Amino acid sequence: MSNGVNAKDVARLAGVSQSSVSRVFFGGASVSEKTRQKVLAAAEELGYIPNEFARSLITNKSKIIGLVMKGIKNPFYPQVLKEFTVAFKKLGYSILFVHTNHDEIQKEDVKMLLHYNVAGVIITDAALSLNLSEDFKKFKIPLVLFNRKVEKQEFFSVCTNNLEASRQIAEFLIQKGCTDMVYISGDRNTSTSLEREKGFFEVVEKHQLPYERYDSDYSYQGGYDTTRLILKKGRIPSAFFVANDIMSFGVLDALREHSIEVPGQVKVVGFDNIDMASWPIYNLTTWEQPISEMVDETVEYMLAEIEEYTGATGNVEIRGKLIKRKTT
Amino acid sequence: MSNGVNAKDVARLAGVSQSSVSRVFFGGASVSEKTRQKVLAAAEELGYIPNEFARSLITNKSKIIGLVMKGIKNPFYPQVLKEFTVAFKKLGYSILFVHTNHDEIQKEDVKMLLHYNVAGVIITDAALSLNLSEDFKKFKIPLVLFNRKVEKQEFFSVCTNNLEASRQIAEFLIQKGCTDMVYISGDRNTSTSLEREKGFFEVVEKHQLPYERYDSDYSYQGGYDTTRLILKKGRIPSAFFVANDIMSFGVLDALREHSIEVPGQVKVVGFDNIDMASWPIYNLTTWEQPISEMVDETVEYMLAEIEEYTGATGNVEIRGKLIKRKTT
DNA sequence: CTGAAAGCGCTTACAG
DNA sequence: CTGAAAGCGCTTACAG
Repeated sequence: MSNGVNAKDVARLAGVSQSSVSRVFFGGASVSEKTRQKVLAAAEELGYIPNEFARSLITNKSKIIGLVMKGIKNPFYPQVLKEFTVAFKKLGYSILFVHTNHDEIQKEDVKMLLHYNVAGVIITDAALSLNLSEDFKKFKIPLVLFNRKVEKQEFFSVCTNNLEASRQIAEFLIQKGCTDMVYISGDRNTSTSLEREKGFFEVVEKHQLPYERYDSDYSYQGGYDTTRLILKKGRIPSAFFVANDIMSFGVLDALREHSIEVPGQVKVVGFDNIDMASWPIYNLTTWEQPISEMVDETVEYMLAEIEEYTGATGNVEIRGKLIKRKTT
Repeated sequence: MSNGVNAKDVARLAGVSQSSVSRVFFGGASVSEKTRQKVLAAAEELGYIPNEFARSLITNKSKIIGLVMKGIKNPFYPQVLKEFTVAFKKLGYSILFVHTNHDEIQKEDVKMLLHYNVAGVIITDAALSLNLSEDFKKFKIPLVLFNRKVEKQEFFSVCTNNLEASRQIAEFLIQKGCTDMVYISGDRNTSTSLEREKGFFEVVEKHQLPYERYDSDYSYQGGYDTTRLILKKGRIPSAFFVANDIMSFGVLDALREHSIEVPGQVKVVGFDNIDMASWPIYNLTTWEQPISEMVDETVEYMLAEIEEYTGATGNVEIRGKLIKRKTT
């Protein structure tokens, strides 16, 4: 008896058929104004709420979007979660949240999503195997990689223009007089870190300047430890380009501990422009990822694919911009 | 046709009835080992996935927990979200994530949850009206307020021992020689902020020491602005007790900007013990909220109520502990 | 242990 | 525009 009252009850009270009740609530069907009023009044009186399960069962479409997320500790992602939730809610969709510990999501991570016959799936901060993606293709479930992409364009992905961004960051630092630069990478099996590295070094090489790469992991601790390691060697580069903001904070804190002046002795540029980047203590120069636009683009694709599945792939890039603050 | 293959297909291939297929997958029923094997083999071959909607429709129970969250910008909450997701997943439950902008959640926030006939609802960082809670009661949906409670115990709530915590914090600061203290509150319509205030001042008063309260909003900016305001008055208290960590960082940054030494001139104590509290730049003394235990307690209640609804109310408090770091 | 059948609450051709 | 009926994919008494 679901939550007590069903369409039949409403129909009885309104003196119409169950079909009419359904037509009023499902929309798109023709109902006389008189019937509509009777039904709505009866529904109001009884506190009728259509059962979404029954609806999904018969339409074979759910109004649930699966959102798979790994890096919840990076404030960038909660923000993304929030924006997706708000955007989809307006469209009548709910978010089924899945947390994964895996860089490449596993069958077990998405099993539930298939059980619920989700309308679409968004994966952030993680990749997935072609193998697993077959399941989605088979069931015609649209899929978007958010802030990740895959070499061969087997998926639809939405990112910021990482390559161009890191090129601009390099140009900017060089113009500021930096000659000796370090890139601190995120997880090197993520497309975002690799692209940022590529664009950055491309320009640095073009200018025939020395550079070095240190591998880290997108975490505060990673940025902090890596910087201490570098300083231990007695080496102070003229600039750090760091693969995300949260690592940059670790870098800045390590520099502060060694009383190295920023931006006097070293300049630091991050990536993401999370809220904390504007905190006075950090005041970090960084690349703004336009989350809202990236979300909008994702939602638009999703909706189109839900409407009519094509399985279209491709990498969409949304232009971000350099936010200049006090670390450069 | 859901995701292509249903129980009937499996039954046909396995040479058994659909009922048997159901018995194998739903569990709790007696099936011969031979039948089970035949069914599992057929299911494997066809890639059968039971349709959760049909299941929920007939059992009138969903395996979905609604999680309503407001303060996603405070890193405490993403952590809570993650732990709930992991804990419930182990039990076969999925998380339907709802974001609200309201201090007191609204009908529209939870409408979807009723549509999906959720097995239970957890509300974090927000309150709800008695009015709205009637809906949950009516549908016998168990409800937990997480990290919030309501005066008259109309709900089941899980918190840390805020009152005792803030008393201990006061004792600790007094013992450290602080004589003139300030409490920076969070939103004053939240039980957590009020309890922390109450316990703290209770002890301070007992010692007949002067104190002052400044109202803020649980945000970094709030802590920062409030502290600047206080300093502008030319006043430097001997300690700040701040209603949460993220505000404490604002406090510390404002103090740093004014070159006020911590803990030399002023001591600062936060609340939550989020990851950032241990960052070397902050190294904040704070009260650890035992998230995992709070989550476990919530899950346990939920499960019991799902099993057999009683609508039991009450406030459960989980002991946290003082984490002493460099700001005291 | 197993199968045939009813039924969960809906949507949607089909007639009228 | 409207109603009667079929059916979505399951679970679960009911018989055997």
